[in-house]
Amino acid sequence: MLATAHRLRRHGDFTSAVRAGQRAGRATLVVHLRHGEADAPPRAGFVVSRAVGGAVTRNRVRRRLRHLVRDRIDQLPAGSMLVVRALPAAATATYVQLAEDLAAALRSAVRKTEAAAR
RNA sequence: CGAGUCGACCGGGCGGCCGCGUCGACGGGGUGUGCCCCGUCGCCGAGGAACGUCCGGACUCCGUAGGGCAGGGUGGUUGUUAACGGCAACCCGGGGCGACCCGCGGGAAAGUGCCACAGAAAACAGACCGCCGGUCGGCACAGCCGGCCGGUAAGGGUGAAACGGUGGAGUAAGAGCCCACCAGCACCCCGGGUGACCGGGGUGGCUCGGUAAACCCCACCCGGAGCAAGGCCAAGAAGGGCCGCCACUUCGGUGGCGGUCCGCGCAGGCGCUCGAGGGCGGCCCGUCCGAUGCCUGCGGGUAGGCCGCUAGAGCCUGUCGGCGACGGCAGGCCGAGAUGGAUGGCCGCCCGUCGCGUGCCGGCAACGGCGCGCGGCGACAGAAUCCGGCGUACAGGUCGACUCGUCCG
RNA sequence: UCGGCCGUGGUGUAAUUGGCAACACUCAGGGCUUUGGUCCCUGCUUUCCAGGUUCGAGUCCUGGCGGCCGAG
Repeated sequence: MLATAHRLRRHGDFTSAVRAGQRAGRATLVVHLRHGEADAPPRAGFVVSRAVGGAVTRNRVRRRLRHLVRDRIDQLPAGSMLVVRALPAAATATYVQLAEDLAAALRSAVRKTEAAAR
């Protein structure tokens, strides 16, 4: 589990991040990134639906994503809200594939967010 | 050695780097003195099915749970258990040479319904083709054919199923009409068993279809809801939450209208023991609650945290009782409690197994054994209040008991 | 946690108390037509699966599998 300060914990946080944030997709996942208060720490949450697989598969996907996000959480702008949504392809993807997709999607989302802020 | 039956169990191991959760200790910081945050260390941290949610309970609330009807469930017997639709042993029926396996296994002489097609007839009696007797008529007259009346149910064919079976006696033809044996039914007696039931004997009518996973009858059981149960605290007298529609929008939202929800407020009405109203899953009886109440209308909240929350019908070992399920006693152990949801991520080695290549050994050969290298695969599946079962999914493996067949001693 | 509904040709639906699995559209093949359309003929089913009751099961019973919906 991520530290409480780095987690999205309310349903409203998820919906606002997904609706208002910049979206960037890859084969295995989609990320939503939204700017927030500058003095708050960056926060992240995960969405892994039943379409991905059974409980065991969903747990594995979420744990891998969590470990990947943990290494990158400090590189995110302060106060940003991140939601990582797993797609069905994530069930069969390797750890390396997931890492590449997440890094690429995050780069794209950050670029869009900075462009929108200007 | 081969084929098979039953039961019990395991369900990857070791290590490295980086992480997470509960609890405890220590240190630091904050504070409303309840506690909270950060760091370090330590203990523990998914399953045999955690699954499906098919039963049964614990627990909590509602508040009485009384009777009848209705409804639902169970269905051999005796046990076992907190309880069960589970389990054990036994009985009965069926299958297997056998170890053993399978069975929603009460009642069809309480009643009702149904049994398509075929067939004369499908449930209680009857008679289509037949067989036999009488009578009438016809003819080519020891006889044959047809009509009518009567007797009969042996033979025929249909069907899943046809009113006991075989043989004899008997008759005009026949028939449990009678006889012998057999099958089966009811009742009685004796013996065994707690019982389901089993064994033996006798009597009787002579024979009785199936279906209750059709209605139904009988016996027994069932109050309702479920941890989002439920409890405590905080916030809140504010135009709030949710849903739908419309308008505007920088697409994030904002505004309007309507509906709905609610410990509250306002107004009106009813009522305060001659009682409004309500509860008892549905109906009736009956019974209980009830005045800080109830009904209607208008205005109109909250939904955040903590507890419940993990020590229990608990697990292991030994021993005693019991065929067994299980129970008694003694000793020891503590084994997850998350809340957008921890129990992990990456890598290496080993192990098992399969494939390919290769070396050695055996063999004429197919091939087998041992070793090395590379590669693939290693299942089903993730706690959400807890427990006892059932059902279902599952790579591979271990142990024990037993049966049958073959060979050797 | 609790409750409800459904599963039949490729698709959408029928099938009285248990008794011949039916209809429409689509698709494939053939015929008709110069070609296409129309029309005609033929074909396409383990009634989700496995057991059971029954002479006989899409229907009744039991257990699974899959899908959909609802409540707090």
